[in-house]
Amino acid sequence: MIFSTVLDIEPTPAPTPRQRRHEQTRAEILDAAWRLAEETGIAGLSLREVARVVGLKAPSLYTYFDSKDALFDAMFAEGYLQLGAAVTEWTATEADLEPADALGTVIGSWIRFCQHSLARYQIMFTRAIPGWEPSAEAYAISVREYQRMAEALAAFGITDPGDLDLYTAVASGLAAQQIANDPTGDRWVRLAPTAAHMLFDDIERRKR
Amino acid sequence: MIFSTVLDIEPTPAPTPRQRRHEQTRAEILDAAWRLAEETGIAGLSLREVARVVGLKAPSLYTYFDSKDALFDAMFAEGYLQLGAAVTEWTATEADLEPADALGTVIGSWIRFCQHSLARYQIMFTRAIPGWEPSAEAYAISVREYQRMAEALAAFGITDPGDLDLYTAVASGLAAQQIANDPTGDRWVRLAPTAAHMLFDDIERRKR
DNA sequence: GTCTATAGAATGATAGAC
DNA sequence: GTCTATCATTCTATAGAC
Repeated sequence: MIFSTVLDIEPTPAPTPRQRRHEQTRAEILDAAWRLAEETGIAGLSLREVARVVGLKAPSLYTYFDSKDALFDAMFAEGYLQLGAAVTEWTATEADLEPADALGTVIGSWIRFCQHSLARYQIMFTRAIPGWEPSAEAYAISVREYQRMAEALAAFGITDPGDLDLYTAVASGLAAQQIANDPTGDRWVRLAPTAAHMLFDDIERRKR
Repeated sequence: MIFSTVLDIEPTPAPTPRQRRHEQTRAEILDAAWRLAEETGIAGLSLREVARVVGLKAPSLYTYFDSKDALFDAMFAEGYLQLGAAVTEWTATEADLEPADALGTVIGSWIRFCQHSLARYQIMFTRAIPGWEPSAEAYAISVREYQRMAEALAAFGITDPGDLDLYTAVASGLAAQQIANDPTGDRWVRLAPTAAHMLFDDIERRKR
């Protein structure tokens, strides 16, 4: 899925071949940026390197992105759109489970989502890039996708703001530990069911 | 407390005045580095800026640190030594509380510790510096201080490795959310007692 | 759209005088 | 120990030819 068409709200007119090529190159640049950021960390990303991987010279990137910050912006937004798509998928596949067990699979999937790309995790959830923060437009996308996730959690009885904060802390903490201390393993993924039951039971108990 | 004397294992001979001045300047450099990293993020730290704050020129820093990485190493080790000292303090002041309540104060203090310095948090717990990782010596200090923390948690019945991993996930998750989303407030600090009881009760229940 | 050339700035680090 | 001078590199970004 191509970033800038996703952002369009008005019905898009059929793209010309020129526009198609433009979007495709843009997508290739983004893809190269993700792969490089995976190796160097998001803060170590270099436009020259991105250009080299795509087979362009650095100045040519400016045809597709106004600045390095704009590239970061596109990556940030893309990460949150991927999260939204993943949440939709998770909540569709928990049909016949007990709520606490279903929450366990959601948390496990969440950890895997974070683990899948260190660069994506860094740009979405940490402040790893000195001097950069998302633009208002990109930030709005993150807020929207967060809300979507919050709505999905309501199905598990997690509606109280404090409970939501507790949930995000537990889920993000599991992911952070997994990434920092066992980046290729499942040491904290395995704890997802236990954590889910612990959270679920505690919330239920406090409701009574 | 001055860093390099802490690292000495052999009984230290009385320092000459020259050595004292050297250690003092070294400490001033570290202090300046912390303050600057607080503003720019640890990854944005610049040796020229550090030198400027201390009142030296950049090359003079190399009398006190062999390289920028060595400065990072000293900051990393200092952070873990501060954590060790803080843990000792926390565990000494929980005398007359119920275990679950005492655990709540420990978690709250932990979040405050992380919140107190973003730079310290970044260098200790995230991989925010592209291309840098702690030396073997500095890493050994972090392992030792972690073990000290693990021993302190045994007093709360947290001894099972999985329970320890769950604890670190919850505690670090609360801190991460606090820093990322409410850096100057207490939105997740307030959840520390709830989280502590949730953890404590769950661990106790699973033991039976 | 892509390129070469380059501006302009910052960085970590070293050589060598004092 | 501290300095000046400088190296060598890297970086984002722009100007302008093609």
